[in-house]
Amino acid sequence: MAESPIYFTTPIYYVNAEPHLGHTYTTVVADSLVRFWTARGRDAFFVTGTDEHGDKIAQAAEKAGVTPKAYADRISGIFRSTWEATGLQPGWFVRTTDPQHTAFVQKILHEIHARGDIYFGSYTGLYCTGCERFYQERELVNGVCPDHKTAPVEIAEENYFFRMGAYQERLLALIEAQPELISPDGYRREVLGLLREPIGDLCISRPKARLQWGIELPFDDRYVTYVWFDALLSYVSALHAAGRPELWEHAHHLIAKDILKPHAVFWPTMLMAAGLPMYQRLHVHGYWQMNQDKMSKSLGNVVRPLDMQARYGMDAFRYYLLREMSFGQDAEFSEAALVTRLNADLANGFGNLASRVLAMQQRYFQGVMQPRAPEGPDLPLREAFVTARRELDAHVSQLAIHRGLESVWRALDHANKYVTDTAPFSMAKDPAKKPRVGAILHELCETLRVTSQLLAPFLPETSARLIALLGLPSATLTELDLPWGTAFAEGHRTLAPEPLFPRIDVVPE
RNA sequence: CGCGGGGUGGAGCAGUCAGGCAGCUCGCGAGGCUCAUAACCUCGAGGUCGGUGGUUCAAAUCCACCCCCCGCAACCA
Repeated sequence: MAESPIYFTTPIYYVNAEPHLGHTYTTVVADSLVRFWTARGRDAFFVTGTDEHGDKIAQAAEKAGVTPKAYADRISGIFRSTWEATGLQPGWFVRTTDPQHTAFVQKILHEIHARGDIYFGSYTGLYCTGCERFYQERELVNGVCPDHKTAPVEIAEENYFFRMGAYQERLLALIEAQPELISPDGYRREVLGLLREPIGDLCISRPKARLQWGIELPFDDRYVTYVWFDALLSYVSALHAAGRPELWEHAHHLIAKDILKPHAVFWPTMLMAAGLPMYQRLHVHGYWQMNQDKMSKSLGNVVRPLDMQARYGMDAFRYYLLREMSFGQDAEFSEAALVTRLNADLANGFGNLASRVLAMQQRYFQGVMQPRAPEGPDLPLREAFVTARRELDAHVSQLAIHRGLESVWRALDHANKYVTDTAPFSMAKDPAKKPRVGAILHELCETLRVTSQLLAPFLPETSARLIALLGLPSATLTELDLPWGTAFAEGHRTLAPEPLFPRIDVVPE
């Protein structure tokens, strides 16, 4: 392929919580984009995984009476099995406790240290002995620790620091020279704002006296590294583990806005210090806002992907997430809105079209495909799908997946209108018009086939089912990009319809 | 002047970067069709695109100022 490979990452998820809506959204986007580019003939790959070190995990494990490793194994396993069960297919699942990752982090730390960009210094802060952690001024409630209600003491601690500030000018110049590096543009401006102030250096260690659950510094065994040097490097280490190190220079990171700073400031300066190529793009999305009233009743305010899958089907859940959120903006999550989308777009718009077409094909021709004879409205129908494909590609390339889906649905609307306008169900009563009826249904079967292919990255299960109902091999979905009108050989048979998306008539509370 | 996001018919939103008849879903009213998942199609009511001023042949879109709402501010996507 002429086009370069493309490598997507989700954040690696912290194992202090089980998979929720936010994790699922980013992972669904990554999965869909990989399927999309793969379908366009591009070498596409995505990595997700779990971030397992640190204070909170050590504490949670202690509370649960297990070792940190055992605790992390359990939650990490839940992430992995959840993605597997929901059909999200990362090319690699990285864990920060993987020996390969640990070794990679130590190698990079060693190199940066040897180059003089990591130094030993003193850190002064407000420390709560109960929590065994430092507090920021603003985190305190009336000057005391919110947990222990005691005043923290100011202590100095010796630690290692990364000379992040030394790379500030280079980073600023980079972002100004490559406006597309961080998108949407609002987040780029936010980063430029951050860079107007001195960014300072970054504390990257914790003494083992306070924290053992981490990766030991290769140059001082009294310390472990803390958070970002560990987590961010997983984006690269995962590729080494997966045997695809060459993909690094094609990296596109998908993140939510809360971790913008680490990804837009810490990470690029770390890459510069490590002498690694810069990532291609940082794509920042917004939050799903919850309406507490609605969610708290049935779900305890947590949206679990497996629950959504069980209740509505994974494709409907995927569709809702992709269609409802404008990437970069916040969106509101509600099951009522999900049901509306499911009924209006999936059941009535798409599913019903498949039902009526396959039913007529069955009723009038026992499923046997009739020859085409394009005339009048047939050409505009095909054009509608050509346009849909062009718009879908343009929008998805810019991560405007919601607009891409909207384009496909415009074509589906056209197809439903085509059925009404050409009225094959009326003509079928006149034997002389049977050939035209067959030709119309042939065009409509093509719309279903093309729709399956266009939507396969976003609705993989449904697309596969529809291709099967059309009597086509599953390879059609991914490998055969056939010109319109050539997919169905003479004598081809389609199957009887079955609902792709049952309507949901009970609106959730 | 901390940073960012938002304010578009009854509800929820897209469209703003690359200015050109104001679009989608739901809801409401009327009609059509009967192949289909009580689905589909047509027509209609409903908006001075938060406000004011400016640029332009042309502004929801660009510029300036103002009003209101919401997040964030070192580890929840």
